[in-house]
Amino acid sequence: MTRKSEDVGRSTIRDVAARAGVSASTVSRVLGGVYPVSAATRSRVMRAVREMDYVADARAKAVAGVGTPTLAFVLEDITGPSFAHMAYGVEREATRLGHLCLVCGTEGDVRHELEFVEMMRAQRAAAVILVGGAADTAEYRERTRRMADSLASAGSRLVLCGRPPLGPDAPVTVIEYDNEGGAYALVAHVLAQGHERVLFLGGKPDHTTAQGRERGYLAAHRARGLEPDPALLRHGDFTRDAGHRLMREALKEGLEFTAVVAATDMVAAGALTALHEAGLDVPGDVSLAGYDDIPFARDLHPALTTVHVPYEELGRLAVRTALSRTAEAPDEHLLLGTHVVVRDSVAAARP
Amino acid sequence: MTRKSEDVGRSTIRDVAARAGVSASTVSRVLGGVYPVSAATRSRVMRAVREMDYVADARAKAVAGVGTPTLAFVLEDITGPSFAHMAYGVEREATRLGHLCLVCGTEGDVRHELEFVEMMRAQRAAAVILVGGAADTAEYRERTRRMADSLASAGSRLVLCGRPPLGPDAPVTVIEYDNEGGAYALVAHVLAQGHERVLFLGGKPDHTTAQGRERGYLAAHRARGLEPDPALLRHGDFTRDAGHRLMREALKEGLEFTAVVAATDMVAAGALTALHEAGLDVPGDVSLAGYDDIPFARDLHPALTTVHVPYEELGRLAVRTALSRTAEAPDEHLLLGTHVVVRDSVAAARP
DNA sequence: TGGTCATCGGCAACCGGTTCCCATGGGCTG
DNA sequence: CAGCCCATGGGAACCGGTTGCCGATGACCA
Repeated sequence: MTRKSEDVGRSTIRDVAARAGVSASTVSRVLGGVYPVSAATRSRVMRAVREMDYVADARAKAVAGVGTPTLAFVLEDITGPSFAHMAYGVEREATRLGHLCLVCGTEGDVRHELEFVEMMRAQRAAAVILVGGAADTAEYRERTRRMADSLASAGSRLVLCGRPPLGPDAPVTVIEYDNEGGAYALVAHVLAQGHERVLFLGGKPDHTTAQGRERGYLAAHRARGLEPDPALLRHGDFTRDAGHRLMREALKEGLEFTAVVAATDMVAAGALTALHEAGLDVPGDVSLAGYDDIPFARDLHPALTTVHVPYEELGRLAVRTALSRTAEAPDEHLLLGTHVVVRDSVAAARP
Repeated sequence: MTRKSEDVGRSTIRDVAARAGVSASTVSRVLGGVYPVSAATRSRVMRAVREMDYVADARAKAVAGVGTPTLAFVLEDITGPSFAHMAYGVEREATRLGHLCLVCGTEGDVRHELEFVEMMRAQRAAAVILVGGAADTAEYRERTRRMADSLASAGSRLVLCGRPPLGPDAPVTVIEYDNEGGAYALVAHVLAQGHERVLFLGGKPDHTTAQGRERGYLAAHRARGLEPDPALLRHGDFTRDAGHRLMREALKEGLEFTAVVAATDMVAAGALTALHEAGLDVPGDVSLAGYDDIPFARDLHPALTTVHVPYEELGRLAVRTALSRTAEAPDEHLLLGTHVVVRDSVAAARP
């Protein structure tokens, strides 16, 4: 009744040893599997283990140096389709490589991010993966740099996934995808259809993801000798609601354009609804394109022309490169390619 | 050079103590915060901590009984919008209550699920939340029952979230949402528009989620004195592709119907695209309704009439009830309500 | 029958923390 | 000035495991 081990049912290796009539070391060795133990002893121990439904405490094993490694994953909001796919890739690859996977949503709050990274340092996580663009300020670089150093000094590794890279000598693994190139190809496709006034919609203006896509937008124009009207760049954030609101405002103001390139498919979805609400036909009256190729892009009406980003692969690569990195190997910096997916939402401009 | 603590930079509390010229206990107490320590000693210790960038090993703390509690979250695929929202709720609430949040995707494989639960038992997770419907077989009940017992004996708790409940005396917390009631209300709404042949589309036939929704479909018919044609029930799974395929097949076979109720919004999205491809107008020719109210439902064209399920709240409740449960409190079983969201995809049947 | 050796299992140290218990010393009071 | 008390910090046991090292036991062979 008062026996400690009976209280919660949580039994220790010594309880098992007592029941099997052996020492704790023997139990450990039976469970470990490699050390030679006689068949009789082994079966006595296994019986006790089964009867008590014993499982060794993973934290204690970790302290002793034989724990399950852990990997952490930080993002703003797991609800966004593209981030969810990255999360999927990360989680799959982590468990494939025998790692546990911790998640944290920051809601965009830098303090949460710092706190969580500190916790992961304490947890001795093998790697911490930071996901999603950010404003590339001096403060960002310094802060992130500090995280990288402190993680490195605790033996774990910082991975930036779709996030602005730091200076050349920071102990960081960076995996990016080509925002500028994708946007360039997409906008070139739109311009090739004869559109001349193309609205660029959404995305936080200081966010590197949006900036890269915007650069591609501008570069594609300039490659055709066009200089886009600054009034055609409209910033907000990456949500469906921002797309909806921005598009309504643009229509209300009577802004002239024949095509819209949205910063993300989510933004495009909101914009599409706003266009429909205004009685406009897509792509008859206005062409529309997105970015990310989220699964739903196919089911919008018309099916959305967009840029495919290999989000799942991005996540998988992030964990693979982070974990395979040896102490001597150089810090990696990968840039994944993207490609345009042509569907039905972009048509030739009317003469 | 050969000093152990210099090797990786991972410094222990004794290293800090040595540098500060105090004992390990004192460092522990300074960091702990409550025990009285003189200002001079404290600042010496804090300095050493800062200089070495020391963080106490969380696993060791856990072994000593003062660790950060952990909570685990198991789902089939984090990519689905509704599960992603639940995951969001779980993660938010977990970190709000100071818990770490472990994630595992099973890809529907029961063995992965079992393995992961075993790991969580070893990790001494405070709770393990199993998400998503399942086939309610005897094998399911026995297997889940065993998980519940073994988790309980290790001091943690099993939570079933949108999953078939077990017998009355299993040590389990169950949080469900009302599939039957929601489907009843939705189908009643469709029938009230004058539709008589309503196609029910998608959902694994032995899956309790689909079954509940199907029961609602049938009950709503019977409440109006109708007995639906069995040919109007078409099973598949919960994906967009299933919706697309099933709808195409139904159209190709020339099946007669004037409205479609899909098992989920994802299925509805696929079905909608198939209807559009067939040149049919929604809701002019065919009415369509979904289930789940995922964010994208608004941006389909026409905007999808559907049933709102409070997924995020479901996740939050799951962790809250699981963690607040005391040893004496009875096992809880919550059933959350749902409500129909009327948008534009259901119209009156043509006479 | 006795010696040698491989096999097997226990003791104790260790992983990195926390905390109980006690010794010391300084300040305050009588 | 002596005595008492309390603030402070150290030593050691403990959390629940693993593992190096060594001794005992039994088998096998000469």
